[in-house]
Amino acid sequence: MGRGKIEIKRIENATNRQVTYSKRRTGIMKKARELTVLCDAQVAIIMFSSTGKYHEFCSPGTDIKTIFDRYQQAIGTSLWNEQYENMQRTLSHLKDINRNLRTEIRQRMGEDLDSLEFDELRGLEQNVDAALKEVRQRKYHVITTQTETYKKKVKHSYEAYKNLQQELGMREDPAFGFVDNTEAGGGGWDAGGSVVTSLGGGAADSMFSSFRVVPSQPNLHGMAYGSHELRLG
Amino acid sequence: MGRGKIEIKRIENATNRQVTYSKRRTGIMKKARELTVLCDAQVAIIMFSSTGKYHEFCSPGTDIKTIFDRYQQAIGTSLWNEQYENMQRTLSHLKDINRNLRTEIRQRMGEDLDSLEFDELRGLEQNVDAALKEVRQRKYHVITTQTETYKKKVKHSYEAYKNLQQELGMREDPAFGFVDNTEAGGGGWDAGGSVVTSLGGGAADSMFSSFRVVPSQPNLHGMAYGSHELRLG
DNA sequence: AACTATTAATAACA
DNA sequence: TTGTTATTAATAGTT
Repeated sequence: MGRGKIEIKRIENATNRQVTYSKRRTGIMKKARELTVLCDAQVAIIMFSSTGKYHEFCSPGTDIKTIFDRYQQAIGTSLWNEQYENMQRTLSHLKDINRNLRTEIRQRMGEDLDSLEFDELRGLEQNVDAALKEVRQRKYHVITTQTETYKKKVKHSYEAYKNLQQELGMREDPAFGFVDNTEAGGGGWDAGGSVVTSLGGGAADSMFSSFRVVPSQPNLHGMAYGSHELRLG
Repeated sequence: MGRGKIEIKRIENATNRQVTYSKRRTGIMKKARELTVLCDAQVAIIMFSSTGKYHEFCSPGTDIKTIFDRYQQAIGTSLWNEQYENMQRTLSHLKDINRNLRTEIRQRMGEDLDSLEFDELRGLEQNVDAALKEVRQRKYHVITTQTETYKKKVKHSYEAYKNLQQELGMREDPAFGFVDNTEAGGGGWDAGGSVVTSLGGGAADSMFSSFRVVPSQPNLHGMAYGSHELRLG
């Protein structure tokens, strides 16, 4: 349908090929549009030229995704099944792992022990026992560190106070109107220091008694020590 | 291009519409094939007639999925983004949960405690302490139960032995050639029973000393008590 | 991009 | 359905 019949084979001249692509593409799009209207059909076309440019056609009133979903339904299998199923597998694998992790946690909390064999139970006991020692050690370490910090603060405060007092005494300037309420060498500050120091020893358990006391019920999810969000969506 | 010009609008006669659909569809497919060959292009077409029948065309040397993947890449966004991203979200959510569960387990094992506040640490200690008590209690319960079972077995065995012995004595049949190696009323069996009984008391810890001893290193993943597969795929 | 001689597609009909 | 054909539509080569 032109000035001469042509053989249907690749057009070697690149320019010619490009022109023909453009013209025939327009023709196909028009045909597709006509088919859509005349026959009440749904058509989706995707085209890539040899230069990589893409063009699409889609019947009005729908979209590529809809047509392809329908297509996949028609042929009875998702084209992206493989990827999709891979994800599904990964997902259920993760869920399995999560379930196992939760089981381990529950067993570490002393729940659901019925399913454990005796040697497993024994291993768990040893492990929890060791963990408890670690936690206690860490707790005492934190207490010690905090105590040291407080002691230093107290010491610095006291020295600052002493320096000020001394400076005041050296100036001997009554214009300051300073009321001397120190009884004996800054004893008040010292007393504060000694309180903290005493706590560094064995009374650590009650040091933070004003903190919220965590009930030792074995459900850790959402308990005070753990800030993790453990809910499954 | 027929016996008369037609207006491009829906063909009301269903038969006519079906015929036209069939003919024009063939035409488009042919055009698409020609475009593919002439211009070295890639074309994918999906069509649904008004009666629901589907037809497709795809350039040889490729397939619908490939063309659509390329198309999605070209427009820069996945058409199935919503589903895909939903799964991605679920996936990363699960991974988050997983990470948190692992963190909790590690902390319950006495690891990674640096990030815990003091009150969290205190809660953890209480919790692990309570768990340890639960585990110990369960362990002793298992030991007791097993001991009871053994005792019963021993008792039954002994009674069976006694019955056999008695039966043998009553028959007074030397044809059996039975060698009497019982010193005093089945004392051997009784001794065995008393050993087990003694273990029911306080020596429980050493009862299973021949079992594999689980090293109390704090990495539970793959340790003896837990048979969970915790690796992440 | 237009033009147009020619081929190709197809609407109506059989 | 499928085939035929008069007619319109598409387009190859040219300007």
